[in-house]
Amino acid sequence: MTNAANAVRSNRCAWANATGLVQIAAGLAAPGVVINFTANEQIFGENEPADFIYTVVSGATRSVRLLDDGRRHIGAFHLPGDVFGLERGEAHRFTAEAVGGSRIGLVRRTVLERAAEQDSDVARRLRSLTANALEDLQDHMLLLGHRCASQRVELFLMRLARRAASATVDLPMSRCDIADHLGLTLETVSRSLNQLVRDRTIELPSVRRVVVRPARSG
Amino acid sequence: MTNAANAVRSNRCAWANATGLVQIAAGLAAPGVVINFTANEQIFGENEPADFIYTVVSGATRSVRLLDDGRRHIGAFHLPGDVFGLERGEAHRFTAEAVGGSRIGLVRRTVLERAAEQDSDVARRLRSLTANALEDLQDHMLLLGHRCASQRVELFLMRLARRAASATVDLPMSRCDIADHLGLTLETVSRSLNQLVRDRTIELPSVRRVVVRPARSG
DNA sequence: CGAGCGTTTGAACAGCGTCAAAACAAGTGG
DNA sequence: CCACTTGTTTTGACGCTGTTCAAACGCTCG
Repeated sequence: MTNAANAVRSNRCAWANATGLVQIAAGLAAPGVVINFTANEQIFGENEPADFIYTVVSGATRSVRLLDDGRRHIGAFHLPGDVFGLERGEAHRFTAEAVGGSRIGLVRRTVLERAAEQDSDVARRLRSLTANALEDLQDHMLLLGHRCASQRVELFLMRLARRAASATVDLPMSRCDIADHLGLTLETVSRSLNQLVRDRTIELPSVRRVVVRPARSG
Repeated sequence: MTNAANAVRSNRCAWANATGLVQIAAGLAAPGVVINFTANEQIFGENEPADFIYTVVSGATRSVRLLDDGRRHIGAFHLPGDVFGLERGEAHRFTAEAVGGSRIGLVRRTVLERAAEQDSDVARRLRSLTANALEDLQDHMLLLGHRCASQRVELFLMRLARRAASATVDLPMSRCDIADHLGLTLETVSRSLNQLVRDRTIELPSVRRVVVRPARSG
């Protein structure tokens, strides 16, 4: 795949900026490959063999599950630097799709596992990675179980803002994506967003751009 | 603590039956200590230093978070063989309490970490433990985000039944505990349970005992 | 027996989902 | 440049599910 090889060569700085898997892979001889995905393109499917570990170089991805009744559940979004597709068993438990156009890095799972076996530092980073994911899920669980619609949306935006280290956030995902992640409908997400604007908790300069107001104290 | 020492001596078979941490600890020189807790007694508190790893020998525990508005969130229940209190950082992110009277095993965190550093097999088991927890949380997230009340209760009971490898389950926890775990109110849990009885999905021989009907096919 | 706790049940209410339509943005072709 | 298409977002009206508040019931233990 010449495309992927070109992507690697032309994108050194993205590799350097990314965290997590990239840093782990950087300690290995095999730095992996970068592939371009277009919007909504599938990266891997549920139940497919989990031979690779993935990292977001640029863009964003979503981990999706289709429910029996046709509804869609988004377990998580992955932003640049995030690692995904790290499974315990042999198969993926989610479908992964690109939210918008995205560059995704790949590392062979066996390579990573062998490295973890030999280098306790790689092993520790790997553990830290899953422990991090665990804590994120715990927080998200609390949100889903015990927060009303507008709080879910607000907390979601605040998490994105903290992640971006900026009050201004460009949303890569649609209202529908957000809804399926927060356990709401897209209509409720839209209403909640505009409610937050009325409350002066956020600003909405354009449909996909949000400015999170600093927690007002006074 | 003579109590704990007695507990260890008088309870060898519980140790042998338990999985996870116990098996990990069994490979070490220090098998840890077992302590008895009474119903609703606190095992450790949120934000307290996480110096120990815990395992349920008998009974059950819950991982609790108190919300700012006074409501309570139960992140997980832990049954015999389960490991809990395994944190990434220095402090616990949940309060842990005994649901009923429980025997809890302790292992020093530093001991476990040193063992993982040296023995890649212990490290792998540790990774498998957190990966397992991760998958459980992913399933629970789907439940909280995309299931109605009666489905949440039904799935919760089915998980318990599978765990017990028996259609009959003795619930260690109250309706309120279940509610705070499923993101419902205790009234809704009660109504859902009786709805499931009317649907002949479960039987309720006594308040704390449930018989899960096998998935009816026909 | 009565006290206290957990559970069940009922009735009124509110928040969110559903359905439907309008507003809006972005791209296409005339 | 405008008309048209397509997909996303917003807005409105209504109904249902789950919450809230309240009371009754059933345990267990003193």
